[in-house]
Amino acid sequence: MNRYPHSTRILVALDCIVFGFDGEALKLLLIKRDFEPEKGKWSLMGGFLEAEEDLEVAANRILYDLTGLKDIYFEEIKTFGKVGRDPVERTISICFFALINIHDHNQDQAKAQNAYWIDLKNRPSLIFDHNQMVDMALEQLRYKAALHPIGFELLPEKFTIPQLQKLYEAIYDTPLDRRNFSRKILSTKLLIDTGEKNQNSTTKKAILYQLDKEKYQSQFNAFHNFMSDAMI
Amino acid sequence: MNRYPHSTRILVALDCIVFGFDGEALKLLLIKRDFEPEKGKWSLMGGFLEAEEDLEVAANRILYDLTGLKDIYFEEIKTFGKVGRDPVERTISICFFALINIHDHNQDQAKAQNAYWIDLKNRPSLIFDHNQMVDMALEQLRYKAALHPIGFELLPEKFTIPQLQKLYEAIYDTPLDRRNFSRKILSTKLLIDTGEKNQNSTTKKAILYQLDKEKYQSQFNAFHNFMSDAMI
DNA sequence: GCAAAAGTGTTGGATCTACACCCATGT
DNA sequence: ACATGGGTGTAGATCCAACACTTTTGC
Repeated sequence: MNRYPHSTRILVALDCIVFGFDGEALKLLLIKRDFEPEKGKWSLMGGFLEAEEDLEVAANRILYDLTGLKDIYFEEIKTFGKVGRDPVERTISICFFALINIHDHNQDQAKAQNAYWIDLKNRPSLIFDHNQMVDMALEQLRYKAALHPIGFELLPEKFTIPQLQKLYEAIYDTPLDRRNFSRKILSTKLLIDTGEKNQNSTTKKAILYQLDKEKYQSQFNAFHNFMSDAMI
Repeated sequence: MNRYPHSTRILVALDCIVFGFDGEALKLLLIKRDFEPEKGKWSLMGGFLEAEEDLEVAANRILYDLTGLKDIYFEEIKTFGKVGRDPVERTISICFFALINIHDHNQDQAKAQNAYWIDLKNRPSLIFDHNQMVDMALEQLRYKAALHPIGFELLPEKFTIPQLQKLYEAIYDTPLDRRNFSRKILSTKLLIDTGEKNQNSTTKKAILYQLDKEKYQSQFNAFHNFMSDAMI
């Protein structure tokens, strides 16, 4: 079984920062722990890598248990491996963030995990090194969203440009010029006009767009310029 | 000892892609294995995370064993965790890349590890998933070097702009315009004119610059534009 | 008709690219 | 003097930021 006999086997955890957007503020899906250790405190959703499980599979499993969703956008941030980071036992944690449409996920599944959407700005202190993980996740999200069309993952299938702008304003916590933002987004040619309008508006109804999935795939790694230099 | 009783402990390796630059081509420091498994084949330098060792410490240890250098620039790429990736035993590998000045390192130490500098373009096939790791490392290097002043790590303390240009041309495998490159680099104000000139030139001697370490630190995360869009 | 939100146009400044010319050095 | 490589300048195009006006809708 142990064929590298002189090496130590270590617990491998995965911890996930799930971002959501409710139209106004950026939110995190956090767990109010009703289990040990640190019962009663807040933490990220996580789990252990199993013996016969691919890493990607484990990440998907954890996200599915939390949200009931499959094929979620997620991205590895880094692996946390300080010796004392988990006081119970030496554990390294592969940390990643996920972006979901806040209205899409399975509320029952979240409730079963004791998970709640918490405003990023009012988040409670988390256990272990999870605060640091959230900080890095936000940094990474800001970095990535400034250059790549990643924000759409947080919105419903059909969305308006003003909604997208509010999202970017929430991510970077800064106001943006409506006209320049719109031009910038449309110049990417990533959006298709659905012909429909947003009916939930009391004033002028905005155009509903959807992603051009093909262009999205092919242009994903090209550099865009969604956020000149406001970030980090 | 095992206080999360129902979870599996797994071997955690670190594998490192060491990039170097000899003035002409980008090189990798690769190991000709004289140990099992896969004795006689080429691989990356790696090692196992020890029970009481921080992850960063382990990365530094592995780099030190290979090069004799401390405080090397390195960056995590991602963790590889497919079940069968190491045929001997389930092992996840935290993969990172490092940038060193090729003339700085301790040759004896490298020789003791059976390590050789191999031209990136002519690299042999590597064991396990190490080829994939190198591919990702190069991708990451290209990505990062286009936006952040990371290339300097591959050059000696004092260097000329033409040398830096050759480095960028090697990284992106593309020719660059001398005049625009020079202007772009100088506009960052990251370089200090040492007043000296490169004596190893048979024609006009180029100005030797060195990094303004303070500006380098403070501007590191700002976006530069070293490579418009040639990358990836 | 008015307030609130959404769509679109313009302009000046900055930046980028594609060029050409001059200087320093060793032969 | 000439070949080679290094330093710098310029012009046109493109991109970006800052700004104003018009349209749609519900009251």
